[in-house]
Amino acid sequence: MGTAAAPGFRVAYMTAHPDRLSGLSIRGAQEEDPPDPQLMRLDNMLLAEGVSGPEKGGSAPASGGSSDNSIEHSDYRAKLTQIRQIYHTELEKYEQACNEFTTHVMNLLREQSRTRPISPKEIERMVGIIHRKFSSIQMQLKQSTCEAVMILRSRFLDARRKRRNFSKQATEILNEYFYSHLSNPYPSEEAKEELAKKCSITVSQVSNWFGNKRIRYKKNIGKFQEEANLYAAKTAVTAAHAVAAAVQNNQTNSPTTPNSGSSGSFNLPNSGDMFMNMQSLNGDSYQGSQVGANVQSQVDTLRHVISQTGGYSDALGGGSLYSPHNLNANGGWQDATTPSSVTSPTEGPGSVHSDTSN
DNA sequence: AAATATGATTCACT
DNA sequence: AGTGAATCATATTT
Repeated sequence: MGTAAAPGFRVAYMTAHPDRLSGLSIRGAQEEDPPDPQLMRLDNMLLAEGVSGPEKGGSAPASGGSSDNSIEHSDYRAKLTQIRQIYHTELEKYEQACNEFTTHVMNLLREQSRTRPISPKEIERMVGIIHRKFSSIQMQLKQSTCEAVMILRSRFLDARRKRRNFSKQATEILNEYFYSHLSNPYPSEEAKEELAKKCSITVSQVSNWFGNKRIRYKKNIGKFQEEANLYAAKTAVTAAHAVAAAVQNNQTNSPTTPNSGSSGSFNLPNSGDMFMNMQSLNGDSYQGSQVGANVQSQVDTLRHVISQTGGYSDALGGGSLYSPHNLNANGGWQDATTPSSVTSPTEGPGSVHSDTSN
């Protein structure tokens, strides 16, 4: 019973409270049906996993869909059938033994009944005891089977165990988005879908990627500098293009954004440094009402490049490390509640009070 | 083989 | 629900 269960899988099925209720009336139960929720759960699980269900039918047991796991799934099912075989044979064995033992005891009692009177109640009681014993054994069997199935599941169904790196292309796309939205790298649901589509991965994978990226980027920005510069430079050209276009004809037509061809729809709820970016770029009042979001997405990369050229070439702030973006020391992006504003050393005198009039 | 990178999961928090 | 942090388990690099 060692069952050093595979890590990362918690057995929620058996919380080990065998039986504390003593007032059980066993007479009705002729096979095995004490109203024990524990056993019910085990049974349910075994059924759900296709262990105790019908013989290996054609179709997969449950979870409609999920047809993509093909090769590895067969391996999984092979082991599952193995478990099921063991389970069934054991179960049968127990049942048989139970019956044999019961008849044996009955015979003994009958034999004794010649010498002394034995009430039928007594017989019934004996049978009940025997059945209880054996059903507890069955329960153990079911429990260990459940464990085996769980281990098997964790072995095969845990996606961590068959991790594959995304394609180079996919990471390109994701990184492009990340570094061009560095001031607010939280893609909306739609954006996630878009990215997922482009990268041919799922939306949750996109979410995972951004979650990992965010925290790892924040963890040590230094390691990601190169990458950031790379992607910033990569998109700088197009960004400059777009921004220039937007500034030039700030009245007619829409800024043809290269990426995200269709509807832009990256809504930026509150980008605190947006105004500053705008100002530093445009110099004067520019109301990016309609182009706001699109331009903003580019501004990040532009700013990165700008701050880089500014900070790198002549060590503006003394320290070579420039804090690339508004990651305030305390937390980071997430809705900087602290009104301490953006403390970016690279940008000289802050005091940016853009025209508050909308 | 050790170190690092990376995708996924879990848990707590909000 | 969505996220940050810690962690796991595998891939890749060194």
